[in-house]
Amino acid sequence: MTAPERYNVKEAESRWQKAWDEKRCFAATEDAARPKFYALAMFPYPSGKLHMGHVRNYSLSDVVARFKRAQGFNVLNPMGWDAFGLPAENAALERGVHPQKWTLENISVMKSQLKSMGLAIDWSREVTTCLPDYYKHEQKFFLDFLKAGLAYRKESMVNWDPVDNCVLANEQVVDGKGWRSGAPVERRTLKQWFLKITDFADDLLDGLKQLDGWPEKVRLMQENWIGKSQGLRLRFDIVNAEGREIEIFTTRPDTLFGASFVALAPDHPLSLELAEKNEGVKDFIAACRKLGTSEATLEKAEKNGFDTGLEVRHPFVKNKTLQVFIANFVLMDYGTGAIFGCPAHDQRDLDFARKYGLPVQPVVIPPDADPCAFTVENEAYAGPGHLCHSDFLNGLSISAAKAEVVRRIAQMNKGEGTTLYRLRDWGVSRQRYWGCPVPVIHCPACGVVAVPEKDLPVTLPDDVDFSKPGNPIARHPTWKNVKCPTCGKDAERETDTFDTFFESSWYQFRYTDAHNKERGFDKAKADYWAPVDQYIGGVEHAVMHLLYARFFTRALKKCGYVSCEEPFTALFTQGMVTHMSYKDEDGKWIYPDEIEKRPDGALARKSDGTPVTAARVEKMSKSKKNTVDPVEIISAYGADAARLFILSDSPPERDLEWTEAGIDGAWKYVGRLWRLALNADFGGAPSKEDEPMKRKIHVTIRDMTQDLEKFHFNKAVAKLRELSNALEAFKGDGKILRDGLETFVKLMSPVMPHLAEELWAQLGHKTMAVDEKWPEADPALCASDSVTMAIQVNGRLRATVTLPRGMEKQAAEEAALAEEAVQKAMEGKAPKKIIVVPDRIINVVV
RNA sequence: GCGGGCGUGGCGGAAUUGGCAGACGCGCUGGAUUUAGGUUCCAGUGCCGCAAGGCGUGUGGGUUCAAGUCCCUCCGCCCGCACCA
Repeated sequence: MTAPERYNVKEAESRWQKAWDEKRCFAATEDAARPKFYALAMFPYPSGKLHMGHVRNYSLSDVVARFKRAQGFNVLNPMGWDAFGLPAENAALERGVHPQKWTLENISVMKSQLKSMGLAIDWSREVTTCLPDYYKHEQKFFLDFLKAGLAYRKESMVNWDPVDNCVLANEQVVDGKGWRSGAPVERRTLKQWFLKITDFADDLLDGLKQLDGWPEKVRLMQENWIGKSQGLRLRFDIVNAEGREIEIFTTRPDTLFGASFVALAPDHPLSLELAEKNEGVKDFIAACRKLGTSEATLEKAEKNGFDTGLEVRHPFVKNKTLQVFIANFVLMDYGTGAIFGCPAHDQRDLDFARKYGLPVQPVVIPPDADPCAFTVENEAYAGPGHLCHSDFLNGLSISAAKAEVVRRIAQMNKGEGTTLYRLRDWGVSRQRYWGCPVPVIHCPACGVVAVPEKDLPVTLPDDVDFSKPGNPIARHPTWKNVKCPTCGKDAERETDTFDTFFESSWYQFRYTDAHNKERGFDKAKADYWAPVDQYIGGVEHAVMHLLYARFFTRALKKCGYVSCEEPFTALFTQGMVTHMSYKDEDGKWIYPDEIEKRPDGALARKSDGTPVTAARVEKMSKSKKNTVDPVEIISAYGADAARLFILSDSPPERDLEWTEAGIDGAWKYVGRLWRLALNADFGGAPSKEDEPMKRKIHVTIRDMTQDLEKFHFNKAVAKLRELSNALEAFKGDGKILRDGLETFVKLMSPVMPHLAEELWAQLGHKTMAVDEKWPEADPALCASDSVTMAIQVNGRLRATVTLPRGMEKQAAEEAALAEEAVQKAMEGKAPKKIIVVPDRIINVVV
């Protein structure tokens, strides 16, 4: 092949990117005359480098945006930066770079990387959350929430590093120690800001039912996270302490007769009270606090308890008492911070009871079990059944027993049935510099005072010192010193900043009016674009980000900012990008591009030839050194090839394994398409291939449209390849070939937009492919009049036969029995039964 | 620990939702063309078997004329768990 016949990817891709840019193809404006479509990909944290996960995410959203645009929708497809967060502070600590400088530089690098992907993004709406023109509006929202009773302060637990004197994120706690100082982490209480997401618990739960554009699994996860449960609040009388009670919460009141102990959370007020007089209790609580705040850590830790010596009376069994423990697995944040333990029917309680030699009495037995013989050894029974060993509850079902216990306890005035949520209020305070300042002032005289709106934004000070441990904003010499807006006396600014989920909870609205200086956004504009029609991002955000954004939208609605309740009508969660990880002789991780494959197939390090072993396919991460740099891929193969591979290899919701072979195959296909258009000969005469070709074209339009609607992008690409294979082989009417190629270009355009433009031009057009309408399938052309049916004998395939579509059952049976292979398989026996599924299959049972 | 998910050829994955398992691609094998330019084109390719045929969707069982798909059992891997984003 000669040089001019090669596709110059680099030149062509940047040329078309420039052309789209100059024509402002993707700039969006409100237009009441057209149906709108808001496509949104989760915005990236500007870590400094685009990674494959981003490329996958934005390839997916780009296909959606381009496809919808071709279908005639008024599409909004914006992009921005989730620019506050810990990594910027870490860079400051490690390299002495100012977080703002580091962040803005990263953004500029990543923006140019993103641009090389050729995305159909309206860059004029770019938002950067760490800039005051963005965060000043969320300060206003916060003040509104404060007025609306949606924000408040309370004590809550944090991970405290006693050496660095700072609060640690869960990820900064490694094996119970601070990642930097190595000092054992302590749990500490701190007064912090919270948003009342629990006010909306029921509403957020109900709203899930309407979200049928969301994956079932995400809705389930949110449902479980909200964790609505019916149960009983029950007050136990403490023995020998007149009038004192311990209030517990349980979702299993039916198992009350099987109770063998009561346990308090280490931070329960009664635990703390006991600690004052009892060194043992004090030490035990201190030990519990060493565990940190992560729920996973707490629940994985070995069950430990401390016998307080207190006892409580069983409400139904006279003279029966239960020992009171303090236990490390009881959470202060859930219920009342105290439980009763029924070991036979709860695994944690059972583990605990076995450890401390407490009785294990089954009170619920499986449907057919013998009450006398049924015992629980090391596995708690949490299944269905009926009650036994439970006095007046014997024989009742679990649900009837629950109701009866609640009724009696209420009658005794010792408690009441309650609905409880696992969901806790959203703690938004962070003791960090690189976040949006909480706009309040603490006045010794007036208390907490909101910063007056005219004084917004409260901007971060630039001159901060990262050389000392702790929160630099809190020890800034002047920043926090202000006059109280109410009384004018000396007061101090709040030094907490917002959780970065705050910024990502409303950016979908900011995009609708990104440059509004007065308000976060204009309501009419937000109402035109919102809610987002298709949101795309990683499953790792299934619960928190998505729940916070749903809550925030409701809170904004309550304050009159938006009309919708749900921010995201449809959600798609993509899988991770994985890659083989490699180890060298010493067991150290080694980058894929440091490796070569030798002729015998063995892997070796390029530099010195030492052997390398393939470890396993896993999520791309810097620590495993199994990352592939998208920038290098795009510059070597082009954006289209990268997009094609990413979209074609795996279904988007599943993990995608990045392989050299895969991107190579995609690259070859790009070249092949280019030659297909270049070498096309439109002079062909009509032939018998024409009809099947026409059908292929229309079937492809029909199937591909459906595949794109359903996010089956890998299948859509397979259909594209089938069509291009057919076009390559086609030797018929040149007019049909031209129609086929032009249709093909329109269909491939969302996947490989640059090449589509190039081919469109090659086919002689002066217009742009991006402006072409999505083709429509003609149903009449899709149907063929014959169909291949499978013929089975006793469920085994013995023959296939081509029959007219819609053939009568009787005739199909006859055609099947006429087959030689069928007769052979029947071995002369008479058919007992013949099942005919029209146009599909015939099964002869003998 | 709790919650959610995934498992089909050598590999990524299809399978109209109970109806021909393996579409499409990667890889591999053989051939052709060009041979320096990440070539291209044609044919074959689930496994066992010379064949007839048999066996095949993580494991074991069940329902059915028919199971990758429905039911039960077990195994393996992955994700989230409230201060990473």
